[in-house]
Amino acid sequence: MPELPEVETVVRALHQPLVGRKFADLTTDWPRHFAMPTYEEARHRLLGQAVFGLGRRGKFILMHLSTGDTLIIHLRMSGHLSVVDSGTPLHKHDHTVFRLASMSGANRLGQELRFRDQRKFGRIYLVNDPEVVLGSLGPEPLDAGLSPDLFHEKLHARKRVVKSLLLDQTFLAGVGNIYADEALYYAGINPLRKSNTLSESESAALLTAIRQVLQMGIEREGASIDLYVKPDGSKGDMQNAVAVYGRTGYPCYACGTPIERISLNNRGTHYCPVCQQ
DNA sequence: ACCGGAGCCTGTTAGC
DNA sequence: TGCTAACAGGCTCCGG
Repeated sequence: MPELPEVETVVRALHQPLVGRKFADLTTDWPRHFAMPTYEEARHRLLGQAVFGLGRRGKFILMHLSTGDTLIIHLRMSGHLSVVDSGTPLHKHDHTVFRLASMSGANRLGQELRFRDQRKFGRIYLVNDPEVVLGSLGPEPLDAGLSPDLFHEKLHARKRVVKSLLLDQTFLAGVGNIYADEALYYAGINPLRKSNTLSESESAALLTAIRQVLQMGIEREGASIDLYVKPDGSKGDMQNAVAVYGRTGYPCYACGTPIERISLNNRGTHYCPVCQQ
């Protein structure tokens, strides 16, 4: 499931094939991909606009357009983006297709950006003010502006189960189920702890661990655990470096105790009952 | 403020 | 073997 490192990997991969390109058409067989505005409005508004930059905020992919609009895509559970030649056979779950204008010269004729989405949870926004979509997001975990002191304060301002907080995008943007479990493991913190009970050193350790696992995820180009693959179709490598996620019953690498799995917020939560207190 | 549950989806897997 | 039911999970909305 795409989280910050997976989304970052996608953004980096799409930069080269998309920047400088202009949208020539937009088609969909799943109009509900379009959260804001409707598909019809988005199509009219998008045609002719060029991409001049790509970015990421939390798990959202941002495409900065020539008119000042921003095309925003959220992959949710199963979204996949790739730029391919128009002749490439459509995949069963390619639901929304952005045709790119042909460019003079080179082999950049007849390409399109395809949004594949098996579970149809993905969402597309086309807005002038990105804050309408991104305004409620918490800070970027890799932003140096988020200091250990500030993070500790934020944790103590709430009295929630710490893992639930990490998954709350209004608290911190970009962490999902896999990286939350991994970070709590490396910080030695039980996922059920209340956020306001963490000591200063535990908060600092948690922030450090979050940054380390996200950085590792980016370096390894994402975790191909469920449906995620890179835009070119190849797998990431982070699934080979997880310590607890999906390792239910297998020994903890530190102490040998079997990793436990519990359900929290209807989501699998993996942890070492000995190392994480 | 916080929590739990339903709903959105479909492919996979467990169970009979 | 062939069927159905349960399950997974990011996010939003609703009720308590």
